[in-house]
Amino acid sequence: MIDIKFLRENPDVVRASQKARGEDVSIIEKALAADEIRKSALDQFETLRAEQNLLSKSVATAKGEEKATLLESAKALAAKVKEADVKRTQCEAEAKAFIMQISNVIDPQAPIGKEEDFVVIENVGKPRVFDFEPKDHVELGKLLGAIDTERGAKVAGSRSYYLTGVGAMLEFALVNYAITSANKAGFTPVIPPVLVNPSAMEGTGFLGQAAENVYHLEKDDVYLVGTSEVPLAAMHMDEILVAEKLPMRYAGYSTCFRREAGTYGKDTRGIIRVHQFDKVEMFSFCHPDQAKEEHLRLLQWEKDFLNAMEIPYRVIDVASGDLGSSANRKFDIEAWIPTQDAYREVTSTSNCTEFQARRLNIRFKDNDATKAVATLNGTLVAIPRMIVAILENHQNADGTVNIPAALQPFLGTKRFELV
RNA sequence: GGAGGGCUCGCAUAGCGGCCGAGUGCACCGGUCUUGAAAACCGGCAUACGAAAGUAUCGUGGGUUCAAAUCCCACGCCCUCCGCCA
Repeated sequence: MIDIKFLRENPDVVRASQKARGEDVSIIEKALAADEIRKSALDQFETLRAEQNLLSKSVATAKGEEKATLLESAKALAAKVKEADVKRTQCEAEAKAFIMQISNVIDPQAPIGKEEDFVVIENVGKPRVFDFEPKDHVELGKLLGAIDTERGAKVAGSRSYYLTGVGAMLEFALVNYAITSANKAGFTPVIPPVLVNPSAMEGTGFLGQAAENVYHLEKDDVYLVGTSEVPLAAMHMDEILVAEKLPMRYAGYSTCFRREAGTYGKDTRGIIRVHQFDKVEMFSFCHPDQAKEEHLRLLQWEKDFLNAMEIPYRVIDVASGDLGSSANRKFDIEAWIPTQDAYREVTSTSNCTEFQARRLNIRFKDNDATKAVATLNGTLVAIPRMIVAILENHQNADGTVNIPAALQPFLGTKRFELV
């Protein structure tokens, strides 16, 4: 949710932001108009209410005939108050509905444009040149006894898979390495709930445009989270954080569930795009003035991870049209996937400034004022895509796979052998 | 799933339908006193919107009433017991 005051004072900035995102610009006039109506309805209600409170008090002390007369006018006033109250509630809901549709104001440094208009910030490492025909991760997964997509489909449908043997071991190693390094860096490790209530889902902004991608269990009215960003962000919902403790950093490990509606043709092979996967997510609550620096720090931790995995990658500055509605800037890291001859997204970090915290009502005391904190999130490791990157980049001609040095202590071996 | 009990300002509690935005104790902050501290004493101490007046908030939502922390209903959460269960 954007700051209504900011909107009132800087409608042009918000308008430009909406335009850059390719989103509805007219919503701004609607929101402002609705807000005016809201204010006057509120004012009317409050004036009437004040009158009623006063009158009610005089009823209490009045006696006999006087009381009867007062009661009569009080009754009439009560009806008017009720009417004004209904109207106020209505106007508030309408104003809020418009305001909620406005996305976060983009960072002026974010590239303007559509999905393909991202800017490459840097390339790290060089795509490996193979002196043999590299196999894709599905084939390697079979040879190593690591990934079984066929049985996954049999048991759970498309976009499902089993990680078996070294595949499962690799997940544990990745999670271990990620959590251990995050813990060292000062993150509090968290295993959050993945089944959350509507207010958590709503507050984090996943019931907007992203709604069709979340699983909803109707019978119990709970949602399966698509990322631990949801329970991590909602963790401090309705709280006032201690300023001295900021930034508060959490590393959440959880399973993520995604319906992947509308992606029928995309990435149907392998485990690049699946309905369920595990992920270690970084989440930070910080002072709004610190958000930009914090964002770069999250990016650095992501890079550190990729470097440790010895995988070539590039960092992109995501274009305005491809930002989530809560983010004002987003950096993606794309790992080189040899058999696709392309860089593919493996991690992503977003600066949500105060946008998400405002919705979730997460604040801190800044001197005397109570203000919304800034929230930021970033992937440390999303398991399946990392497995894809590792298997494909570190494969040998015979289908065995070399294990990056950083993971060796967790696996007790230097190479995955054929089964 | 069944039967009870409870949800009030950081914590613990008080609260008669109007005098309750709400008392008390503890904690906390400022001061007096003290060489310093403790104790004692004095003062302060919820949030949001608003320039202010004011309005709203006693788990949440509805209802009754001129008037609701207080009465009624629904829901949520916590606790105890029974059943089931990793």
